[in-house]
Amino acid sequence: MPLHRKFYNRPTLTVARDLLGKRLIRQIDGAERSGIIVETEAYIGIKDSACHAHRGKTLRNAVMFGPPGHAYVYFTYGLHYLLNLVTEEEGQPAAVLIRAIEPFTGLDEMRALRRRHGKELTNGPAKLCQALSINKDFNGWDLTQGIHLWVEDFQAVQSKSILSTPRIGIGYAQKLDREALWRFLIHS
DNA sequence: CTCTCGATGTTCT
DNA sequence: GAACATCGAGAGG
Repeated sequence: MPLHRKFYNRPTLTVARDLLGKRLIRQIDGAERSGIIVETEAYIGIKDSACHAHRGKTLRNAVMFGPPGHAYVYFTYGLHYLLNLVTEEEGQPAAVLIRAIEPFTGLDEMRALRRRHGKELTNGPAKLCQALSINKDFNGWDLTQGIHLWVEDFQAVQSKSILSTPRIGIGYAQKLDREALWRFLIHS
């Protein structure tokens, strides 16, 4: 069962923490590839200078302004797709970036697509998109339908085992936003 | 292992 | 024209 829209319609930091331990699933022609979410980052609204919504609504970031429970997928560095899950009520632009998953099913297909193995399959935001064949066609995709791409409950993660740090790759943001502890990982 | 650097195309100034 | 929520190859230790 896919997570309900109510799961996403909450404060982004709460959703980012709660997504740890959930299972991200990609189904294509009956074949399933999935992984357990182990690293996330929160991007919260127009006041967050690291968030794409900081400079207002554009064609690229419009999905973040829409209802929660949809995918915000964008293309960057001329090479890579990144997957975000839209949070908070419609009109509040915010999302959680999925930075890493632990491969769970469909490993053979992931290895073939990535031309890598082991940790290198899905330990980065662009790597997991490649392993799960997520591209810009999924921008705006409704994750609550339970088809093609969705998230399911899997295992509870104790707050004790969650580590938080500053976000990665946002050197362009203001100091306060650069230092915010809005990256969450499962402490191995 | 660490560090540096180039790739590549869309978006925004 | 610059910047970019990254990755992987290659060089060096």
